[in-house]
Amino acid sequence: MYKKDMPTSVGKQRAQVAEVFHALADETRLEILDQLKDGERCVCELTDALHTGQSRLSFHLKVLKGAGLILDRPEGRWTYYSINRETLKELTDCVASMKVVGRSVRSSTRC
Amino acid sequence: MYKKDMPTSVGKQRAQVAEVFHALADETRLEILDQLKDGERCVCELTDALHTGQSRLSFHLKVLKGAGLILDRPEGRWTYYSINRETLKELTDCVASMKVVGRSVRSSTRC
DNA sequence: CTGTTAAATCAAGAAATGTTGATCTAATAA
DNA sequence: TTATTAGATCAACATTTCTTGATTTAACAG
Repeated sequence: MYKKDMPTSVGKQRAQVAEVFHALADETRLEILDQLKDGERCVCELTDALHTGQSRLSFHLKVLKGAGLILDRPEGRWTYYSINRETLKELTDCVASMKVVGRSVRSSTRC
Repeated sequence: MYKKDMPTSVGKQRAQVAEVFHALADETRLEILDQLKDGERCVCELTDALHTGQSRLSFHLKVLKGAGLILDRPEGRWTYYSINRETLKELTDCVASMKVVGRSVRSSTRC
């Protein structure tokens, strides 16, 4: 049965969506994703490319990973990061669902 | 002529993109957008729907407007807010452009 | 005019985020 | 074993963002 409003699950969903958007709301993290566009990269390659400290980068990678936007593949001493296509697909659907349904009809009568 | 890296313009673009994502990185603001999906709403309608204070809502509306995600239409004593389809379209393109180009090929040789 | 109302703005405090350098851990090389 | 190195984590501090209640502005209504 369909429910008009299910606070918990809807809330959880919204929190997750907000987490993904938050991960994208930072120039450094957008640059990281840009670097990962043409294949996986290890942290040292990214520090070189972004001209930044290892600790700082590690922090941002953690945020992106927490949001599910990137995947890590540890290999010996190194860790390779890559874009998580699945989350990006979900994000596309999410943005699509934000689009106005009707024609911005003034349905309000309250004011 | 195409330039590999144009720090200023690319940086500006990235800052704007980050601003839009930041505006979306909040549950309250996502809920506002959800309310606006089926047409424009004035602030008092939104305060009722979200069960929150006027000042708080005004703050979030300003963030959304600053990012270009919503438009306002003042009419007498009231202000009607609506979704800005254009920014949403740009956002779709932006997310699409994040997608991996190749097949996540391991092109790195540095590590 | 005076009173009321919608909504923006402000100021102060609280909470969340980001930065930096230091430390820790695990893998590897000598 | 000891020394290195990649990368995660921690602690302290700085910065940003959010919340709250009070104030302000402008549009009406009486």
